[in-house]
Amino acid sequence: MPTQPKLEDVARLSGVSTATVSRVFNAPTLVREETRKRVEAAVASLGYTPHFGGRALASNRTWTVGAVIPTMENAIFARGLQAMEETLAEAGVTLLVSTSNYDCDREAAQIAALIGRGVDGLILIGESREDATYELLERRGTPYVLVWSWRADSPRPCVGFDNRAAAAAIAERVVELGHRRIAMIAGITDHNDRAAARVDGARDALTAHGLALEPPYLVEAKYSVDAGAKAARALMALDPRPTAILCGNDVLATGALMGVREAGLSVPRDVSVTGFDDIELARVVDPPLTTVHVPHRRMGAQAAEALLAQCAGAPGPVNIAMEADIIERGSLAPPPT
Amino acid sequence: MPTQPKLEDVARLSGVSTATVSRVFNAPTLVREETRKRVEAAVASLGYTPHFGGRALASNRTWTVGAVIPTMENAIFARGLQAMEETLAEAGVTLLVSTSNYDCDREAAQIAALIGRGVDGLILIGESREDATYELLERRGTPYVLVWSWRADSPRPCVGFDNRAAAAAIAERVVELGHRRIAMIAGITDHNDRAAARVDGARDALTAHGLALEPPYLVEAKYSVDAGAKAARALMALDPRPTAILCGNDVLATGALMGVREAGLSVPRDVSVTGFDDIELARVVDPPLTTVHVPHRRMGAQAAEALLAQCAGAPGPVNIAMEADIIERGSLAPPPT
DNA sequence: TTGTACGCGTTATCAG
DNA sequence: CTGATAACGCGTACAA
Repeated sequence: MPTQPKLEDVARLSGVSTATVSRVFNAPTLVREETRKRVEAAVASLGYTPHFGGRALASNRTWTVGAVIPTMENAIFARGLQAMEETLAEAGVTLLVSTSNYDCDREAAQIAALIGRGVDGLILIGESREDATYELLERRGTPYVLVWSWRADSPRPCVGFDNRAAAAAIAERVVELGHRRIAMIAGITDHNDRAAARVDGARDALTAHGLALEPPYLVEAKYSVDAGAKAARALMALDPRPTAILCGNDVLATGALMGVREAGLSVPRDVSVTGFDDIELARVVDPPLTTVHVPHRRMGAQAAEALLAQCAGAPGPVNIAMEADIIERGSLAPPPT
Repeated sequence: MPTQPKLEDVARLSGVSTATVSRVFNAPTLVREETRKRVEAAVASLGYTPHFGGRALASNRTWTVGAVIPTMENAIFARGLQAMEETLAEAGVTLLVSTSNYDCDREAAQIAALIGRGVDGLILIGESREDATYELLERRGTPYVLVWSWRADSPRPCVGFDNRAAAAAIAERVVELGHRRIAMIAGITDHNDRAAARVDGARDALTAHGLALEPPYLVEAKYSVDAGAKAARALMALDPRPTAILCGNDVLATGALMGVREAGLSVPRDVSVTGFDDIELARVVDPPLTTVHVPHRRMGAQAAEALLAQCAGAPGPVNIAMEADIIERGSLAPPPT
C-alpha cells in the first residue's frame, strides 16, 4: 500500500521548498515559469493531489458549499442544482447536496451537519424555517442564499421568483377562459412558503373576480403523483364539480390528470388542469400541461454566483427576481358549455 | 464576528484535557460518566462542533464517500441515490454526488476530484471506464463499488442486476405476443455497458427466434425524451414499419410514445412500446409503459452497505445480484392483425 | 522569486 | 480513566 505523496515529496523531487510548491497551486503567478514547470512535472510524476484536510486546516476554507433541497426524487430541483454545480465548479468549488424530504427539523439538522463540515456557504430552498436556524448562520457568519422564492422586501439574500404573482397569473388565465368553479390541489403549505404563496396567489386572482377558494375545493396534498390523483378523484366527486383544477406543481397536476381519467372524465373536455414549474414531465403527459415556466437553470446559476460573491466578501444585499411565464398547452381549455 | 470554539476551549471550560474531550466524541465508553457529562455540558454551552479539516488531517478519514452518476436530470438514479444517502447517513457518513453527463472523461475528472477531497470510498455507475481510472483507485487503495450493472464473473466489486438477461426477457415477451418486426431505440452504447448489455440481451432473444435486430431498425439515441421521439418518428417512416419498439430506458420510451403519436399512429393498437427502469414516468404516461422494474432503493442501500464494509476493511469480493422483473402495462399488446 | 518556520484543530500514542 | 505531547499536510507571514 503506497502512501500518498505529500507536498514535501514534491518539493524534494523538484528541488524547491514546500512553500514554492504550495504557491504553484495557490498563486502560480508568483513563481518563475521555469520553476513552475519543474514543480508541475514532479506533481505529475508523483500523481500528487493536495490533501483536503490539511488544506482546509491551514486555509480555513473548504472550497465546498452545501445545498439542502427537499428531494431529488422528482425533477423539480434537479435542473437548478445541476446549473449551480456547474457554476460553482468553474470557481473550483464543490457542491455538497443533502435532502430534507420537506421535513423542517431534518433540514435544520442537515444545515448543522453541513456547517460542521465547514462549508464556505449554503444554498437553501425557500425562506420559511425556524429563526434559530438563521441565528446559527449569522452567528457562524456562514454566507447563504435562499433560492426558489423571492419577495421584493425579503430581509434575506434571495434569488427566485414571485410564486404568488405567478400563481395569480395562471389562475387569472383560467378565469379569463370562462371557468367559475375552480379548485386547487396545493402542496402542503405548512413550513413551505412556496406552496403557501401559490395558494395565496390563486386566491388573489379568484377573489378579484368574486370567486372563492376554500375547502373542499381547496385541498393540500404531498407532492406526489398518487396524492395528486387521490385529491383529484375526491374533487371529481363533489357537487357541483369544478371545471378546472389548479395544481401546486407539475407532479400534482400529473396525478390530477390520472385522477380525472380514473373518474371517467376527460381533460380538458370535462375538466381543465394546470401545473406549476414546467419540468419535463409537463410536456410528456397527455394532454401536456399548461403550467408556469420557471427558469430553473438560470436561477440556479444566479444563486451560485450570488453565493460565490458573498463568500468572496461582496457587500450589499442580494435580491434577484426571475421571470416566471405561463406556458399554454393542451390541459387547459374553456369550460364545458 | 465570534470565532468558533475549539477543542481546547471545551477542555478549558470543563477542566479536562483536549484528549479527553476528543474521546468523548470518538470513544465515549473510555470516559467516566461524570466527566463525560461535564464535557457534554461544555460542548452544548459553547455550541462547539468539531472542525472537519482538523479531524480529517489527524484521523486521515473524511467520513465522506463520493458517487459519480451520469445525470440528475431524470429520475433514473435519484431513488437509488437517496437510498444510498440514507444508509450512509446512519453510519455517520456523508455522500458527495457529482455528475458526469454520460461523459467518460468528465467522469474520470470527477473521480480524481473526489479522491483529491479524500473521500473514504466511491460509488460508480456501471463498469466500463478506462483502465487508468481503475489503476488510480487501486493505487490509492480507495474502496469502491460499481452499481447498476452486474455480471457473475465481474472482477470488480459490483451490486446490480443482469441488464442483458432483463432485456432478453422483455424482448422475449414481445416476441411471445406475436410481434415479428421489432425495432429498438437504444441508449448510446459507447462507453456505457448497461446500454450495450440491453442491446445484446434484446438481440439474444430475437435471434433465438430467427429475428434480426439491425439498423435501421436498431438506432441509438441520447437518453432524452426528444431524442426518443425523433428516433420513433424515423422508425414509423420505415417500410415495413415495426410493430414493436423496445427502448433502452423509460425516458426514451416516453419519447417513443410521443413520436408514434406524432406520426399519427396509436400505442399499442398500431405499435407497441416497452421501456426499461420503471421510474415513476413509466406509470404516468399514456398508455403506461410495460417496462423492466429495477429495485433502485434496495440496490442503492446494498451498494452503500457493501461500500461501508469495504471501507471498514472487510475482505472478500463483493458481487451482489438484484432481481429485475417485467412489469406489464398498457403500452404492450399483440401486433395488429 | 524563493525559503524558513510556525500554526491551523484534531487524533493517537504513551505514560501515569 | 486521564493528561501531555507529537504528529497529521498545508498555507503564509516574514526574511532573504
